[in-house]
Amino acid sequence: MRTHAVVEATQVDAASLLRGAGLRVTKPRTAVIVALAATPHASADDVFQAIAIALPGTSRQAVYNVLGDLADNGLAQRIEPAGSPARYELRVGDNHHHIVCTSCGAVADVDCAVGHAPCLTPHHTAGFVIDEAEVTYWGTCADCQQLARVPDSSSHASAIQGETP
Amino acid sequence: MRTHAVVEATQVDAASLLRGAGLRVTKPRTAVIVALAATPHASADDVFQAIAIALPGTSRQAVYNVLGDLADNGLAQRIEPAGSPARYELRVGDNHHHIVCTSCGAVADVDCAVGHAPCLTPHHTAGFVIDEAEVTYWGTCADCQQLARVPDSSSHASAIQGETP
DNA sequence: CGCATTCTTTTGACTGAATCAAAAGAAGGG
DNA sequence: CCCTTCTTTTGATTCAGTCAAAAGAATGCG
Ligand SMILES: [Mn+2]
Ligand SMILES: [Mn+2]
Ligand SMILES: [Zn+2]
Ligand SMILES: [Zn+2]
Repeated sequence: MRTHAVVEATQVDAASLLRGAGLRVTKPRTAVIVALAATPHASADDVFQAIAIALPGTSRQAVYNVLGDLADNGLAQRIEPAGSPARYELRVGDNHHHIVCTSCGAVADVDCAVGHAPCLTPHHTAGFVIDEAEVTYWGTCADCQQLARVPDSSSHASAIQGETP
Repeated sequence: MRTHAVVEATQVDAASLLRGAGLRVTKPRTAVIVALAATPHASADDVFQAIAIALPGTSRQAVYNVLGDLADNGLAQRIEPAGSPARYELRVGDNHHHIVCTSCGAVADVDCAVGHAPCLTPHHTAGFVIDEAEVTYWGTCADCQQLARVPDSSSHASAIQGETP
């Protein structure tokens, strides 16, 4: 993997994503997209911290604005697992679902169990017209299973990433 | 329906529910249980307001305490739909799901699509051990469909209840 | 019943996450 | 290069909930 090429490609991609959605290309927006590409399911604060390195001085409010704009324009998706601040990802439009670790909050992707949105149809809709079915699985991530086995030490570092190998 | 009998039965029931869980029987707890029985999917604030009538002077903190205690002891379930404060209900242990109106926030119950928890099994669990599958349907409630048809007036009264007929 | 222990509730301060609004700054079209 | 419009910054503010100490009530027991 040519890391440099990957990063550069990502930035180019960010610009065209933004333009494609009719949004101006700005440094905070590019930086947020790059950060989300590197770390799916990041919270606003995670993004803020990631960006502090690449683009110091960026305000927290700018991160909220950008994330909101991305979500409003279909460039990012927001998920809000119970007990966690909102998290964002660039993977949109494929109706995938999430597993959340009840122990450390780690989030991983789960491909849709059935097919396409809404991927589940309840029998009784109580008069509602359904647009979407959101599935959240709750469980224990591999790291926390490990920690439970070795009844040891302090809380481990936060695991925001998806795709636990 | 003998309203008086129903209410009384509910209060009696509240006391035995509490005792059964090893919790002391107090007025705030009884009142919260009665309120939840009358209004499933109520928020802490909804409960606070409902109780203000039956038991004036009850603190907001007491409502939070009671709801937390009920949830911790399996007497109530907490759901946290995105964009809404937590909601509570006495219907526990049957792994049912929810439809939330994206327009007004109304919540209704949906029986589990498959059977018992976890009612859905993803193919790839990314190393997680799954305890539970939570399904949230998003859509438009009957009232809001109606309002959309008649492109009229102001926002309608809040609909907290489940079971839109 | 009356008392002691333990659990609850009240009060009031405080936090995290997010939003609002006004002023300053940058992007992009001409 | 400049003007308009959109973004970002700054700082205040809200909402939902938590924390902690002191006061009050429920249960168990003599
Ligand atoms: Mn995802
Ligand atoms: Mn329910
Ligand atoms: Zn974990
Ligand atoms: Zn509605």
